[in-house]
Amino acid sequence: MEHNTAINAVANYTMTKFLISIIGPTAIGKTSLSIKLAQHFNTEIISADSRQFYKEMQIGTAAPSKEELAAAKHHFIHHKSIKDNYNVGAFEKEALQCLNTLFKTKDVVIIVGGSGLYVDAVTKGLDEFPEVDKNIREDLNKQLKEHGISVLQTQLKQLDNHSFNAIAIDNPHRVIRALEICIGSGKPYSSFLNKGKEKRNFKTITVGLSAERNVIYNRINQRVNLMMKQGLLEEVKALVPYQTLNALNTVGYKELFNYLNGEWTLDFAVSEIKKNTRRFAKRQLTWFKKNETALWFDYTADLNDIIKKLEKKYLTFKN
RNA sequence: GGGGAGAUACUCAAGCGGCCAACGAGGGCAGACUGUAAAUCUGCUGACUACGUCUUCGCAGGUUCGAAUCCUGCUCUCCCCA
Repeated sequence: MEHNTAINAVANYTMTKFLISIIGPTAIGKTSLSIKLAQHFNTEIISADSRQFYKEMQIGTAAPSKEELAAAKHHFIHHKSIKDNYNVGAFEKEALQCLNTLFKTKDVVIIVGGSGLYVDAVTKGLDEFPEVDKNIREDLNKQLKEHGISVLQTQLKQLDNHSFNAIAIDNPHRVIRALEICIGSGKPYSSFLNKGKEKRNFKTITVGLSAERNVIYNRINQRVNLMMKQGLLEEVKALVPYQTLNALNTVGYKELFNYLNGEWTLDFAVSEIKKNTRRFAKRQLTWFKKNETALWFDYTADLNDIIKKLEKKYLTFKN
């Protein structure tokens, strides 16, 4: 309710507002660029990183340092606990509210994030789905564990044949999500799709940062080594009691839990972190590559060059 | 010096006369993804002028209509006895 009033307020603005979205694979330098741009445009940063939300996860998520946080105002960094129930839908609403507030005094705001879905949620919007009882998912997970995915597929075929044909039917998360909506709402999951997303009252300019694959991978390997030096193991140790929480099903954490549980050696766990981070970066690239309007830059690109191109794009939008 | 075991694609590892370009796993690559998203899932992985062709299973010969699979020699690795 409160966010509706905020949205209405912003709808009255006459000046076009711009959201600069910075995307790219992990460890490429998004945080650093976002801060420089925030300083240049005298504005603030919205983080769209699905793991930097959590205050208990600092080293392993490569969240901005105290110095970086002081260099530019950040939102959605460490604002939640791993014990909270948080998801893209909630993030979309909060981020939109935050943007509306910021746009009252700023013409430009920056969003930076490695989580493609979360970025898209803010820039493009998601359809509205009803909240459903958590127990439904728990029950579906139990069924999956006990009987396999086929029973879930059968249910989905009955409750929502359209989704049964449309979604990745081998993917348990997808099937369970569709099912929980069907069961929880009494209506097919597909009936909530494409109902007309909430219109954005700002334009998005996307800046992509990338590099050759081996450069990205080297940076990842170095970053993991650095995290270990910074005390990632201690951070993870403190989280052992919470290791089953979803937020901790995260690269850098799950591997060290395996070490701490005595299943892996430390060396192996660290090399698995590197491997899984590389794979994560590849998935990010696959997602971000679909963005056809992004302005792509090499990670070594000159800041002034980036700003120049941004402003050029900005002008084409304005006119 | 004598005896035994083994050499298979990037790695590990099946296959032991045709159904083998060769099971499986790892790794790699590519992709999907509207509330678990750093999650989850899928495909490809000898070469190519690709629903076909060509070259592969240590090397060189041989047997056979047909060999990664059988025989001979060679090279290398490992184990045991001297």
